[in-house]
Amino acid sequence: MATWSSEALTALREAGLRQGGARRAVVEYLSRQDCCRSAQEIHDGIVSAGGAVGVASVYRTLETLAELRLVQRVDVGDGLARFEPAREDEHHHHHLVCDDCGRVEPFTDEPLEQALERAAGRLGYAMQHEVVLRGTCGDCR
Amino acid sequence: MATWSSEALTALREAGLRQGGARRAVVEYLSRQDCCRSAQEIHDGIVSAGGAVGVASVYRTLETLAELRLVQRVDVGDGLARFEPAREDEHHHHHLVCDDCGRVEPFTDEPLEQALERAAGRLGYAMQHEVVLRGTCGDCR
DNA sequence: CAGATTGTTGAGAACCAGTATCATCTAACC
DNA sequence: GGTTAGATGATACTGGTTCTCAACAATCTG
Repeated sequence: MATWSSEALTALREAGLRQGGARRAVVEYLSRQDCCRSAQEIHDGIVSAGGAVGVASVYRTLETLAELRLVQRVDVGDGLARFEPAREDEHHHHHLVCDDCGRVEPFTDEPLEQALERAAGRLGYAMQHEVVLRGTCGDCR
Repeated sequence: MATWSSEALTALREAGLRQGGARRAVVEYLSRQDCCRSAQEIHDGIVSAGGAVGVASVYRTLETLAELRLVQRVDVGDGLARFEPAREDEHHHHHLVCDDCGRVEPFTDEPLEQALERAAGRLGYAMQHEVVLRGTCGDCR
């Protein structure tokens, strides 16, 4: 079983795309994250690690990866676009957002997942889905 | 059983807020919608119907209404904030987003709703939730 | 391996949804 | 009707995201 990063790089090649420094850097950075990151965080993370990528390339790469279904776009309503690797099954999760501090954390719930599968099937619609639960996190309570 | 608009206006008054032209126009416009609308759409809708509201007032009113839990903010990941009346039970729904044309349409699914309730309870977390399913809509297929 | 080709990259400008400012207006209270 | 604090709207501003374009480099070819 290949890692997500090698899988992503292979998929890029198969799509007829080249592997420039920016794409490699973004894929490598994302593969080390366990939950979603904003484009700025990704950019800063790469730069502060000694990399040299432009913001534009980060956005372009994320868009490309999203089109290939290699990353999942996550929107929690704070005006930032976040992205995370679209891994198979075991890493699949959804998000809790704290209305007070804005913190985003992942959660999983198997029954919910099954209900989603069935709903999507019934509607003949979705391959990707996103669930956002809002409330007050432990720290803020 | 009161309509959503009169309910919303009452809630505004009870919160010690006045009912200016802008607030009334936004509430009235929203009450006639069956699914979410962006702030721009709301503004344009009111203006093209002969109303005279500033964009700033639309945003301010939406924020106020959201704080009072009278409107639900919906984020489908296209960089626009959408809003819809937060009605009780029967009108509660989630959203399907077409990856091709970007169209947003509502759907309901009772089993999914129950799974959400249980998941939220287990996590001790959420009062509000939002589900977005992505795929290709009938027209684009 | 050098050279050609063409997709990729990065800096900076442009764009645009959303927010802040502030002078004017008006809803609510007397 | 007069007063006053909250509401409104035109406009300037902010910051995330996208566009532009010249320089660059991944891949292919000979």
